[in-house]
Amino acid sequence: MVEPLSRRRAIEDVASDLFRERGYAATSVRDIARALSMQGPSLYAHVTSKEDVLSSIVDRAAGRFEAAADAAEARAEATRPGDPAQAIEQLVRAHVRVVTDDVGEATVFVHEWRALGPERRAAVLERRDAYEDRFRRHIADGIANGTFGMTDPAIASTVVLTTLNGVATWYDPEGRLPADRIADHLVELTLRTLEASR
Amino acid sequence: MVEPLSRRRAIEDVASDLFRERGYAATSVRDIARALSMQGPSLYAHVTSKEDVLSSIVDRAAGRFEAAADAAEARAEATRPGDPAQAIEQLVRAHVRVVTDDVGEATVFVHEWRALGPERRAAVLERRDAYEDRFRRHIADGIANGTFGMTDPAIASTVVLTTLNGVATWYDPEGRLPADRIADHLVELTLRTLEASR
DNA sequence: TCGTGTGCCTAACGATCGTTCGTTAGGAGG
DNA sequence: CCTCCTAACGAACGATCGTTAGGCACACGA
Repeated sequence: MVEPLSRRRAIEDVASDLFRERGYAATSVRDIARALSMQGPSLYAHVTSKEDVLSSIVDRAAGRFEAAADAAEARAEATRPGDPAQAIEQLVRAHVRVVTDDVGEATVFVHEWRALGPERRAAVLERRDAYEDRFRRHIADGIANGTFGMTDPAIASTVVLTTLNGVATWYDPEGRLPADRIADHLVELTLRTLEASR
Repeated sequence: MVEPLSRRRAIEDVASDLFRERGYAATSVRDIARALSMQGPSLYAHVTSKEDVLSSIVDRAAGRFEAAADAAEARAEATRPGDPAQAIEQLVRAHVRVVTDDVGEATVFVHEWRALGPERRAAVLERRDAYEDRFRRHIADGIANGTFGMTDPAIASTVVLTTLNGVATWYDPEGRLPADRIADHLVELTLRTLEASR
Protein backbone atom coordinates (compact mmCIF):
# COMPACT_ATOMS: atom_id res chain seq x y z
CA MET A 1 0.00 0.00 0.00
CA VAL A 2 1.48 3.35 -1.02
CA GLU A 3 1.59 6.43 1.11
CA PRO A 4 -1.97 7.75 1.00
CA LEU A 5 -2.83 11.33 0.26
CA SER A 6 -4.45 12.34 3.51
CA ARG A 7 -4.22 11.16 7.08
CA ARG A 8 -7.92 10.53 7.05
CA ARG A 9 -7.53 8.20 4.12
CA ALA A 10 -4.66 6.37 5.82
CA ILE A 11 -6.91 5.74 8.83
CA GLU A 12 -9.61 4.30 6.63
CA ASP A 13 -7.13 2.08 4.83
CA VAL A 14 -5.76 0.41 7.96
CA ALA A 15 -9.27 0.27 9.42
CA SER A 16 -10.45 -1.61 6.32
CA ASP A 17 -7.85 -4.29 6.86
CA LEU A 18 -8.53 -4.60 10.59
CA PHE A 19 -12.29 -4.72 10.07
CA ARG A 20 -11.75 -7.41 7.49
CA GLU A 21 -9.54 -9.51 9.76
CA ARG A 22 -11.35 -9.20 13.08
CA GLY A 23 -14.65 -7.53 12.30
CA TYR A 24 -15.82 -4.05 13.23
CA ALA A 25 -16.98 -4.80 16.78
CA ALA A 26 -13.78 -6.65 17.64
CA THR A 27 -11.58 -3.80 16.41
CA SER A 28 -11.03 -0.96 18.86
CA VAL A 29 -10.17 2.60 18.00
CA ARG A 30 -6.87 2.06 19.78
CA ASP A 31 -6.16 -0.93 17.55
CA ILE A 32 -6.51 1.27 14.49
CA ALA A 33 -4.31 3.93 16.04
CA ARG A 34 -1.65 1.41 17.00
CA ALA A 35 -1.41 0.23 13.39
CA LEU A 36 -0.57 3.84 12.52
CA SER A 37 1.86 4.27 15.46
CA MET A 38 -0.46 6.74 17.09
CA GLN A 39 -2.39 7.03 20.31
CA GLY A 40 -6.08 6.13 20.23
CA PRO A 41 -7.54 9.54 20.98
CA SER A 42 -5.33 11.18 18.35
CA LEU A 43 -7.54 9.70 15.67
CA TYR A 44 -10.33 12.03 16.66
CA ALA A 45 -8.44 14.93 15.15
CA HIS A 46 -9.25 13.38 11.77
CA VAL A 47 -12.43 11.47 12.39
CA THR A 48 -15.69 12.20 14.18
CA SER A 49 -16.53 8.67 15.31
CA LYS A 50 -15.64 5.05 14.81
CA GLU A 51 -18.87 4.38 12.98
CA ASP A 52 -18.08 7.32 10.73
CA VAL A 53 -14.91 5.55 9.62
CA LEU A 54 -16.87 2.42 8.81
CA SER A 55 -19.45 4.47 6.99
CA SER A 56 -16.82 6.19 4.82
CA ILE A 57 -15.24 2.88 3.88
CA VAL A 58 -18.58 1.38 2.96
CA ASP A 59 -19.56 4.42 0.93
CA ARG A 60 -16.35 4.45 -1.04
CA ALA A 61 -16.55 0.72 -1.72
CA ALA A 62 -20.17 1.03 -2.80
CA GLY A 63 -19.19 3.81 -5.16
CA ARG A 64 -16.47 1.71 -6.71
CA PHE A 65 -18.83 -1.22 -7.28
CA GLU A 66 -21.45 1.04 -8.81
CA ALA A 67 -19.03 2.86 -11.09
CA ALA A 68 -17.52 -0.40 -12.28
CA ALA A 69 -20.95 -1.84 -12.98
CA ASP A 70 -21.96 1.30 -14.89
CA ALA A 71 -18.92 0.97 -17.10
CA ALA A 72 -19.48 -2.76 -17.52
CA GLU A 73 -23.05 -2.37 -18.67
CA ALA A 74 -22.09 0.43 -21.05
CA ARG A 75 -19.32 -1.75 -22.47
CA ALA A 76 -21.69 -4.70 -22.92
CA GLU A 77 -24.26 -2.50 -24.62
CA ALA A 78 -21.59 -1.08 -26.94
CA THR A 79 -20.23 -4.45 -28.04
CA ARG A 80 -23.16 -6.87 -28.06
CA PRO A 81 -26.32 -4.90 -27.23
CA GLY A 82 -29.19 -6.89 -25.78
CA ASP A 83 -27.05 -9.94 -25.08
CA PRO A 84 -27.60 -10.99 -21.46
CA ALA A 85 -24.59 -13.32 -21.45
CA GLN A 86 -22.33 -10.47 -22.49
CA ALA A 87 -23.82 -8.19 -19.83
CA ILE A 88 -23.29 -10.80 -17.12
CA GLU A 89 -19.77 -11.46 -18.29
CA GLN A 90 -18.87 -7.78 -18.09
CA LEU A 91 -20.55 -7.39 -14.71
CA VAL A 92 -18.68 -10.38 -13.31
CA ARG A 93 -15.35 -9.08 -14.57
CA ALA A 94 -16.07 -5.66 -13.11
CA HIS A 95 -17.04 -7.15 -9.77
CA VAL A 96 -13.94 -9.29 -9.52
CA ARG A 97 -11.74 -6.35 -10.44
CA VAL A 98 -13.23 -4.16 -7.72
CA VAL A 99 -12.75 -6.91 -5.15
CA THR A 100 -9.19 -7.74 -6.11
CA ASP A 101 -8.19 -4.08 -6.34
CA ASP A 102 -8.88 -3.63 -2.63
CA VAL A 103 -9.90 -6.72 -0.73
CA GLY A 104 -10.24 -5.02 2.64
CA GLU A 105 -12.59 -2.37 1.38
CA ALA A 106 -14.63 -4.88 -0.60
CA THR A 107 -14.97 -7.19 2.39
CA VAL A 108 -16.25 -4.36 4.52
CA PHE A 109 -18.85 -3.61 1.86
CA VAL A 110 -19.83 -7.26 1.63
CA HIS A 111 -19.95 -8.09 5.34
CA GLU A 112 -19.24 -5.38 7.89
CA TRP A 113 -21.87 -2.87 6.83
CA ARG A 114 -24.25 -4.68 9.18
CA ALA A 115 -22.49 -2.99 12.10
CA LEU A 116 -23.77 0.43 11.01
CA GLY A 117 -26.60 2.09 12.88
CA PRO A 118 -30.16 1.55 11.64
CA GLU A 119 -30.46 4.52 9.31
CA ARG A 120 -27.08 4.13 7.67
CA ARG A 121 -27.53 0.39 7.45
CA ALA A 122 -30.83 0.84 5.66
CA ALA A 123 -29.21 3.18 3.15
CA VAL A 124 -26.42 0.71 2.44
CA LEU A 125 -28.89 -2.14 2.13
CA GLU A 126 -30.71 -0.14 -0.50
CA ARG A 127 -27.52 0.38 -2.52
CA ARG A 128 -26.60 -3.28 -2.18
CA ASP A 129 -30.03 -4.33 -3.40
CA ALA A 130 -29.81 -1.94 -6.35
CA TYR A 131 -26.38 -3.29 -7.23
CA GLU A 132 -27.49 -6.90 -7.04
CA ASP A 133 -30.60 -6.09 -9.05
CA ARG A 134 -28.38 -5.31 -12.04
CA PHE A 135 -27.37 -8.94 -12.08
CA ARG A 136 -30.90 -10.18 -11.50
CA ARG A 137 -32.23 -7.99 -14.27
CA HIS A 138 -29.85 -9.39 -16.89
CA ILE A 139 -30.53 -12.90 -15.65
CA ALA A 140 -34.26 -12.27 -16.07
CA ASP A 141 -33.60 -10.90 -19.58
CA GLY A 142 -31.64 -14.00 -20.43
CA ILE A 143 -34.45 -16.25 -19.27
CA ALA A 144 -36.96 -14.22 -21.26
CA ASN A 145 -35.05 -14.60 -24.53
CA GLY A 146 -33.95 -18.17 -23.96
CA THR A 147 -30.25 -17.53 -23.39
CA PHE A 148 -30.56 -18.68 -19.81
CA GLY A 149 -32.80 -21.28 -18.28
CA MET A 150 -32.92 -22.89 -14.90
CA THR A 151 -35.47 -24.47 -12.66
CA ASP A 152 -35.43 -21.64 -10.14
CA PRO A 153 -34.14 -18.23 -11.26
CA ALA A 154 -34.28 -16.75 -7.74
CA ILE A 155 -32.00 -19.42 -6.31
CA ALA A 156 -29.70 -19.24 -9.30
CA SER A 157 -29.36 -15.48 -8.86
CA THR A 158 -28.71 -15.85 -5.17
CA VAL A 159 -26.08 -18.49 -5.80
CA VAL A 160 -24.33 -16.37 -8.40
CA LEU A 161 -24.26 -13.34 -6.12
CA THR A 162 -23.11 -15.42 -3.16
CA THR A 163 -20.30 -16.76 -5.30
CA LEU A 164 -19.24 -13.29 -6.40
CA ASN A 165 -19.35 -11.89 -2.89
CA GLY A 166 -17.43 -14.92 -1.70
CA VAL A 167 -14.43 -13.88 -3.78
CA ALA A 168 -13.76 -11.22 -1.16
CA THR A 169 -13.48 -14.01 1.42
CA TRP A 170 -10.95 -16.25 -0.29
CA TYR A 171 -9.04 -14.00 -2.69
CA ASP A 172 -5.37 -13.82 -1.84
CA PRO A 173 -3.30 -11.15 -3.64
CA GLU A 174 -0.23 -13.36 -3.17
CA GLY A 175 -2.10 -16.38 -4.52
CA ARG A 176 -1.44 -18.61 -7.49
CA LEU A 177 -3.77 -16.91 -9.94
CA PRO A 178 -3.74 -13.27 -11.02
CA ALA A 179 -7.00 -11.39 -10.72
CA ASP A 180 -7.67 -11.57 -14.46
CA ARG A 181 -7.48 -15.36 -14.54
CA ILE A 182 -9.83 -15.57 -11.57
CA ALA A 183 -12.25 -13.36 -13.45
CA ASP A 184 -12.01 -15.68 -16.48
CA HIS A 185 -12.90 -18.72 -14.40
CA LEU A 186 -15.74 -16.99 -12.60
CA VAL A 187 -17.22 -15.87 -15.90
CA GLU A 188 -17.10 -19.45 -17.10
CA LEU A 189 -18.65 -20.87 -13.93
CA THR A 190 -21.31 -18.19 -13.76
CA LEU A 191 -22.44 -18.61 -17.34
CA ARG A 192 -22.42 -22.37 -16.94
CA THR A 193 -24.64 -22.00 -13.89
CA LEU A 194 -27.08 -19.78 -15.73
CA GLU A 195 -27.27 -21.17 -19.21
CA ALA A 196 -30.18 -23.24 -20.41
CA SER A 197 -29.73 -26.90 -19.55
CA ARG A 198 -29.12 -29.26 -22.38
CA MET B 1 -37.68 -24.03 18.88
CA VAL B 2 -38.95 -26.39 21.55
CA GLU B 3 -38.14 -26.24 25.24
CA PRO B 4 -34.59 -27.57 25.47
CA LEU B 5 -33.53 -30.26 27.86
CA SER B 6 -31.02 -28.36 29.94
CA ARG B 7 -30.54 -24.74 30.87
CA ARG B 8 -27.06 -24.92 29.42
CA ARG B 9 -28.50 -25.97 26.09
CA ALA B 10 -31.05 -23.18 26.18
CA ILE B 11 -28.25 -20.67 26.66
CA GLU B 12 -26.38 -22.04 23.67
CA ASP B 13 -29.51 -21.95 21.54
CA VAL B 14 -30.26 -18.27 22.10
CA ALA B 15 -26.55 -17.47 21.88
CA SER B 16 -26.45 -19.12 18.45
CA ASP B 17 -29.17 -16.86 17.18
CA LEU B 18 -27.62 -13.72 18.65
CA PHE B 19 -24.17 -14.59 17.36
CA ARG B 20 -25.70 -15.14 13.96
CA GLU B 21 -27.53 -11.82 13.96
CA ARG B 22 -24.91 -9.50 15.45
CA GLY B 23 -21.71 -11.53 15.62
CA TYR B 24 -19.87 -12.83 18.66
CA ALA B 25 -17.99 -9.65 19.58
CA ALA B 26 -21.10 -7.48 19.30
CA THR B 27 -23.15 -9.79 21.53
CA SER B 28 -22.71 -9.25 25.26
CA VAL B 29 -23.27 -11.82 27.97
CA ARG B 30 -26.06 -9.61 29.25
CA ASP B 31 -27.72 -9.70 25.80
CA ILE B 32 -27.83 -13.48 25.96
CA ALA B 33 -29.22 -13.38 29.49
CA ARG B 34 -31.88 -10.84 28.54
CA ALA B 35 -33.14 -13.12 25.78
CA LEU B 36 -33.70 -15.72 28.51
CA SER B 37 -35.27 -13.23 30.91
CA MET B 38 -32.31 -13.52 33.25
CA GLN B 39 -29.61 -11.28 34.63
CA GLY B 40 -26.20 -11.37 33.01
CA PRO B 41 -24.15 -12.83 35.85
CA SER B 42 -26.71 -15.59 36.39
CA LEU B 43 -25.45 -17.30 33.27
CA TYR B 44 -22.21 -18.13 35.03
CA ALA B 45 -24.03 -20.72 37.10
CA HIS B 46 -24.27 -22.77 33.90
CA VAL B 47 -21.32 -21.62 31.88
CA THR B 48 -17.66 -21.00 32.59
CA SER B 49 -17.02 -18.25 30.05
CA LYS B 50 -18.46 -16.53 27.00
CA GLU B 51 -15.90 -18.12 24.72
CA ASP B 52 -16.83 -21.49 26.17
CA VAL B 53 -20.38 -20.99 24.93
CA LEU B 54 -19.11 -20.19 21.45
CA SER B 55 -16.84 -23.19 21.57
CA SER B 56 -19.66 -25.55 22.52
CA ILE B 57 -21.85 -24.27 19.72
CA VAL B 58 -19.08 -24.65 17.18
CA ASP B 59 -18.26 -28.15 18.40
CA ARG B 60 -21.82 -29.31 18.20
CA ALA B 61 -22.31 -27.84 14.74
CA ALA B 62 -19.07 -29.41 13.54
CA GLY B 63 -20.23 -32.76 14.85
CA ARG B 64 -23.52 -32.46 13.01
CA PHE B 65 -21.81 -31.62 9.73
CA GLU B 66 -19.39 -34.51 10.13
CA ALA B 67 -22.03 -37.06 11.07
CA ALA B 68 -24.24 -35.99 8.18
CA ALA B 69 -21.33 -36.25 5.76
CA ASP B 70 -20.43 -39.71 7.10
CA ALA B 71 -23.96 -40.91 6.46
CA ALA B 72 -24.06 -39.26 3.05
CA GLU B 73 -20.86 -40.91 1.88
CA ALA B 74 -22.01 -44.28 3.19
CA ARG B 75 -25.32 -43.86 1.38
CA ALA B 76 -23.59 -42.92 -1.85
CA GLU B 77 -21.26 -45.90 -1.61
CA ALA B 78 -24.20 -48.21 -0.94
CA THR B 79 -26.25 -47.06 -3.91
CA ARG B 80 -23.80 -46.14 -6.65
CA PRO B 81 -20.30 -46.99 -5.42
CA GLY B 82 -17.47 -45.10 -7.05
CA ASP B 83 -19.75 -42.54 -8.66
CA PRO B 84 -18.45 -39.05 -7.80
CA ALA B 85 -21.64 -37.33 -8.93
CA GLN B 86 -23.66 -39.45 -6.55
CA ALA B 87 -21.25 -38.75 -3.71
CA ILE B 88 -21.40 -35.01 -4.32
CA GLU B 89 -25.18 -35.10 -4.56
CA GLN B 90 -25.46 -36.85 -1.22
CA LEU B 91 -22.93 -34.53 0.42
CA VAL B 92 -24.78 -31.47 -0.84
CA ARG B 93 -28.11 -32.77 0.44
CA ALA B 94 -26.57 -33.56 3.80
CA HIS B 95 -24.98 -30.13 4.06
CA VAL B 96 -28.19 -28.31 3.20
CA ARG B 97 -30.11 -30.39 5.72
CA VAL B 98 -27.69 -29.58 8.51
CA VAL B 99 -27.86 -25.88 7.70
CA THR B 100 -31.63 -25.73 7.44
CA ASP B 101 -32.15 -27.80 10.58
CA ASP B 102 -30.47 -25.10 12.68
CA VAL B 103 -29.43 -21.97 10.83
CA GLY B 104 -28.01 -20.23 13.87
CA GLU B 105 -25.73 -23.06 14.80
CA ALA B 106 -24.62 -23.57 11.21
CA THR B 107 -23.85 -19.88 10.74
CA VAL B 108 -21.69 -19.88 13.85
CA PHE B 109 -19.78 -22.83 12.44
CA VAL B 110 -19.40 -21.14 9.08
CA HIS B 111 -18.45 -17.64 10.27
CA GLU B 112 -18.14 -16.95 13.98
CA TRP B 113 -15.52 -19.57 14.85
CA ARG B 114 -12.91 -16.94 13.96
CA ALA B 115 -13.64 -15.25 17.29
CA LEU B 116 -12.23 -18.22 19.22
CA GLY B 117 -8.82 -18.01 20.83
CA PRO B 118 -5.80 -19.20 18.85
CA GLU B 119 -5.67 -22.83 20.03
CA ARG B 120 -9.39 -23.49 19.70
CA ARG B 121 -9.52 -21.66 16.41
CA ALA B 122 -6.74 -23.83 15.03
CA ALA B 123 -8.62 -26.96 16.08
CA VAL B 124 -11.80 -25.80 14.38
CA LEU B 125 -9.91 -24.82 11.27
CA GLU B 126 -8.58 -28.34 11.07
CA ARG B 127 -12.05 -29.83 11.30
CA ARG B 128 -13.35 -27.41 8.68
CA ASP B 129 -10.53 -28.29 6.32
CA ALA B 130 -11.16 -32.00 6.81
CA TYR B 131 -14.85 -31.50 6.12
CA GLU B 132 -14.25 -29.49 2.97
CA ASP B 133 -11.68 -32.03 1.82
CA ARG B 134 -14.47 -34.59 1.49
CA PHE B 135 -15.94 -32.46 -1.25
CA ARG B 136 -12.59 -31.78 -2.88
CA ARG B 137 -11.75 -35.48 -2.87
CA HIS B 138 -14.89 -36.50 -4.73
CA ILE B 139 -14.40 -33.63 -7.15
CA ALA B 140 -10.86 -34.86 -7.81
CA ASP B 141 -12.21 -38.41 -8.31
CA GLY B 142 -14.73 -37.10 -10.79
CA ILE B 143 -12.06 -35.30 -12.75
CA ALA B 144 -9.90 -38.39 -12.76
CA ASN B 145 -12.60 -40.59 -14.24
CA GLY B 146 -13.99 -37.98 -16.60
CA THR B 147 -17.31 -37.38 -14.83
CA PHE B 148 -16.26 -33.83 -14.02
CA GLY B 149 -14.08 -31.46 -15.95
CA MET B 150 -13.31 -27.81 -15.57
CA THR B 151 -10.51 -25.45 -16.39
CA ASP B 152 -9.51 -24.93 -12.77
CA PRO B 153 -10.54 -27.56 -10.22
CA ALA B 154 -9.31 -25.54 -7.24
CA ILE B 155 -11.48 -22.56 -8.09
CA ALA B 156 -14.43 -24.80 -8.89
CA SER B 157 -14.12 -26.49 -5.48
CA THR B 158 -13.84 -23.16 -3.73
CA VAL B 159 -16.88 -21.83 -5.55
CA VAL B 160 -18.93 -24.91 -4.68
CA LEU B 161 -17.99 -24.70 -1.02
CA THR B 162 -18.62 -20.97 -0.91
CA THR B 163 -22.04 -21.58 -2.39
CA LEU B 164 -22.86 -24.26 0.17
CA ASN B 165 -21.66 -22.18 3.09
CA GLY B 166 -23.60 -19.26 1.70
CA VAL B 167 -26.85 -21.12 2.27
CA ALA B 168 -26.45 -20.35 5.96
CA THR B 169 -26.45 -16.66 5.06
CA TRP B 170 -29.62 -16.45 3.01
CA TYR B 171 -31.75 -19.40 4.10
CA ASP B 172 -35.03 -18.30 5.63
CA PRO B 173 -37.12 -20.96 7.42
CA GLU B 174 -40.23 -18.91 6.64
CA GLY B 175 -39.23 -18.59 3.01
CA ARG B 176 -40.92 -19.69 -0.16
CA LEU B 177 -39.07 -22.97 -0.63
CA PRO B 178 -38.88 -25.87 1.80
CA ALA B 179 -35.43 -27.14 2.66
CA ASP B 180 -35.78 -30.21 0.41
CA ARG B 181 -36.50 -28.13 -2.68
CA ILE B 182 -33.52 -25.91 -1.94
CA ALA B 183 -31.38 -29.02 -1.71
CA ASP B 184 -32.71 -30.17 -5.09
CA HIS B 185 -31.75 -26.91 -6.74
CA LEU B 186 -28.32 -26.80 -5.15
CA VAL B 187 -27.61 -30.33 -6.29
CA GLU B 188 -28.53 -29.31 -9.81
CA LEU B 189 -26.43 -26.14 -9.75
CA THR B 190 -23.47 -27.87 -8.13
CA LEU B 191 -23.37 -30.71 -10.62
CA ARG B 192 -23.81 -28.29 -13.47
CA THR B 193 -20.84 -26.31 -12.20
CA LEU B 194 -18.68 -29.40 -11.95
CA GLU B 195 -19.59 -31.51 -14.93
CA ALA B 196 -17.38 -31.74 -17.99
CA SER B 197 -18.05 -28.94 -20.41
CA ARG B 198 -19.67 -29.83 -23.67
C1' DT C 1 -40.32 -30.17 59.93
C1' DC C 2 -35.86 -29.53 58.79
C1' DG C 3 -31.87 -29.26 56.25
C1' DT C 4 -29.86 -29.09 51.69
C1' DG C 5 -29.21 -27.68 47.06
C1' DT C 6 -30.20 -25.67 42.93
C1' DG C 7 -31.38 -21.43 40.29
C1' DC C 8 -31.36 -16.92 40.15
C1' DC C 9 -30.59 -12.46 42.26
C1' DT C 10 -27.80 -7.89 43.31
C1' DA C 11 -23.44 -5.74 44.14
C1' DA C 12 -19.27 -5.02 42.66
C1' DC C 13 -14.58 -5.77 40.51
C1' DG C 14 -10.96 -4.46 37.15
C1' DA C 15 -10.42 -3.88 32.30
C1' DT C 16 -11.50 -1.80 28.24
C1' DC C 17 -14.57 0.67 25.34
C1' DG C 18 -15.51 5.21 22.52
C1' DT C 19 -14.82 9.79 23.26
C1' DT C 20 -13.65 14.77 25.13
C1' DC C 21 -10.37 17.87 26.70
C1' DG C 22 -6.41 20.82 27.52
C1' DT C 23 -1.91 21.00 26.12
C1' DT C 24 2.54 20.69 23.61
C1' DA C 25 5.95 20.34 19.75
C1' DG C 26 7.23 21.96 15.35
C1' DG C 27 6.94 24.48 11.18
C1' DA C 28 5.18 28.48 7.87
C1' DG C 29 4.43 33.28 7.15
C1' DG C 30 4.32 38.09 8.41
C1' DC D 1 9.86 37.60 17.26
C1' DC D 2 5.21 36.69 17.16
C1' DT D 3 1.43 34.22 15.45
C1' DC D 4 -1.10 30.74 13.75
C1' DC D 5 -1.78 25.98 12.16
C1' DT D 6 -1.29 21.09 12.05
C1' DA D 7 -0.62 16.85 14.32
C1' DA D 8 -0.16 14.52 18.01
C1' DC D 9 0.07 13.67 23.11
C1' DG D 10 -1.65 12.02 27.88
C1' DA D 11 -5.24 12.40 31.36
C1' DA D 12 -9.56 11.42 32.22
C1' DC D 13 -14.84 10.62 31.67
C1' DG D 14 -18.84 7.70 31.77
C1' DA D 15 -20.42 3.47 29.91
C1' DT D 16 -20.09 -1.19 29.21
C1' DC D 17 -17.47 -5.33 29.06
C1' DG D 18 -16.64 -10.29 31.13
C1' DT D 19 -16.51 -12.12 35.47
C1' DT D 20 -16.55 -13.11 40.80
C1' DA D 21 -18.74 -13.23 45.25
C1' DG D 22 -22.34 -13.65 48.47
C1' DG D 23 -27.11 -14.09 49.54
C1' DC D 24 -32.14 -15.13 49.08
C1' DA D 25 -36.06 -18.21 47.69
C1' DC D 26 -38.15 -22.24 46.70
C1' DA D 27 -38.23 -27.38 45.72
C1' DC D 28 -37.38 -31.91 47.52
C1' DG D 29 -35.75 -36.02 50.38
C1' DA D 30 -35.29 -37.43 55.21
